[in-house]
Amino acid sequence: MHIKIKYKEKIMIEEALKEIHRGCAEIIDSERIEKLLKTYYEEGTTYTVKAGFDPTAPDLHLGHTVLLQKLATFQKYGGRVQFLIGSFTAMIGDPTGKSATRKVLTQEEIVQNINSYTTQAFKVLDESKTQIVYNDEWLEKLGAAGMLQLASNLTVARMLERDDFSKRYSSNTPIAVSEFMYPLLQGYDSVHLRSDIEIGGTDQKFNLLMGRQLQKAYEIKKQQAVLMMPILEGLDGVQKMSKSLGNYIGVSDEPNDMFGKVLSISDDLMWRYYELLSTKSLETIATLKSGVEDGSLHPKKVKEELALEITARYHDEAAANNAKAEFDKVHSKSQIPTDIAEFSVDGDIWIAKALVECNIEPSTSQARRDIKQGAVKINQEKVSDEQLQLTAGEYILQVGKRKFAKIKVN
RNA sequence: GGUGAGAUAGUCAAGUGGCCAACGACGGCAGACUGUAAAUCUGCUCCCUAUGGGUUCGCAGGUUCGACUCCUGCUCUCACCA
Repeated sequence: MHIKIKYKEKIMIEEALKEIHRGCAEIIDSERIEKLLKTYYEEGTTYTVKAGFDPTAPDLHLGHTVLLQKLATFQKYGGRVQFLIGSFTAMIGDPTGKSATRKVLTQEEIVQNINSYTTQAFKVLDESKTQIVYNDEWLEKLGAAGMLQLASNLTVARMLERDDFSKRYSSNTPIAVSEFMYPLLQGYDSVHLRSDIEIGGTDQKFNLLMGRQLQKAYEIKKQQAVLMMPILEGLDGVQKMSKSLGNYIGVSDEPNDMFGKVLSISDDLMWRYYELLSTKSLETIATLKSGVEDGSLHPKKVKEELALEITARYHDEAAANNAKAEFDKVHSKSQIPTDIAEFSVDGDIWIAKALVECNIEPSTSQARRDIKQGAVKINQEKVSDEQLQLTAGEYILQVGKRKFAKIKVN
């Protein structure tokens, strides 16, 4: 009997480790993680997993959820998440990956961002196993003396080893001294929270390791394990997913958009998304991949499945299926979408003006060019006359494949 | 503080008195081919009912028939020196 339980534990730990390792870029001190899992399964003791979020932008996208999903995995295997909001550090601005000093946020902006942040995060995380913490709570109290003590743990030389700093330094891009403090403060968070594990993107490596170093320096008798996730590429497949680059899928995107965006990624990128975003097992994914390779599975089908999964996660099953049906209707059968924005105007209107009026063209100049190129359709019929006047009636206007509007001319 | 270099469309980057709404590259949009994939080919990419007009090349003035190009001042960025 006793042996049987032992055996079961072992299986569980193995399974957990496998899930935890999935998609990871690098793990430092994975022995520690294994030990934590072992104590959890043997004694039921939970452990803490810290992840920091910089409330600089109010919207989460799938790039962020890579991290969140990993946190959720830990929650499944005994982890308690410390969802750290960098309310204090946001005032400095994380220098990571930035070629210039970052803009500092106001208190108001931060508070606003935090609210929308957490509601979105709980679409992935288990709320009952998550503790939201704000680092101004303890960093505020640190004071000048504490700050100096903290700073004594780091040499300038070591700081400059950091890739982004050294690049900026050698290219004479300014580095604010306060930016040097950022990794220290982030590391101090780990001291204060006594985190067992911290996870973050690969670009956070330096900061994450700082946590380990400081935990040692402050003698809290443990050093956090560090798990790094790769940075998710955006829709273009090259640059990292980010709002400012416009290549993102937002957690709060409408189902139709979300579905369509996933389907627009390249086949190569699809596997990346599968690995980092899907909850399908790695075996299943491997099967899909070989199916595509030997031609027994159509890549579009496989992509659709991914799109359904993701859309259903942030909305629900029904919405996802609707999105798919809608997509097929518009693109495969080239029919008109169900929901189109409606506009109405009084009196006859020139086609180019009408397109601008409906917000599907930015200017009449652009509208004319598109008409010339045959990109504009009225009621599914290509428009060839750029002087066309719309007289009373209802029309479905279309530009390219994606932009639709309904206009009513009175 | 001193000296020098620079600021051109979404980004990079040509243009150094008229041929400039401004070469080129990237990005973006559209068309063909497709699976709203990739690759490829083609066109477009400041605004205006347009074979024309208007507003643009850091900002403000000036010289000139004419300025992105020359002059003056200002703002900002970078480099070297201190």
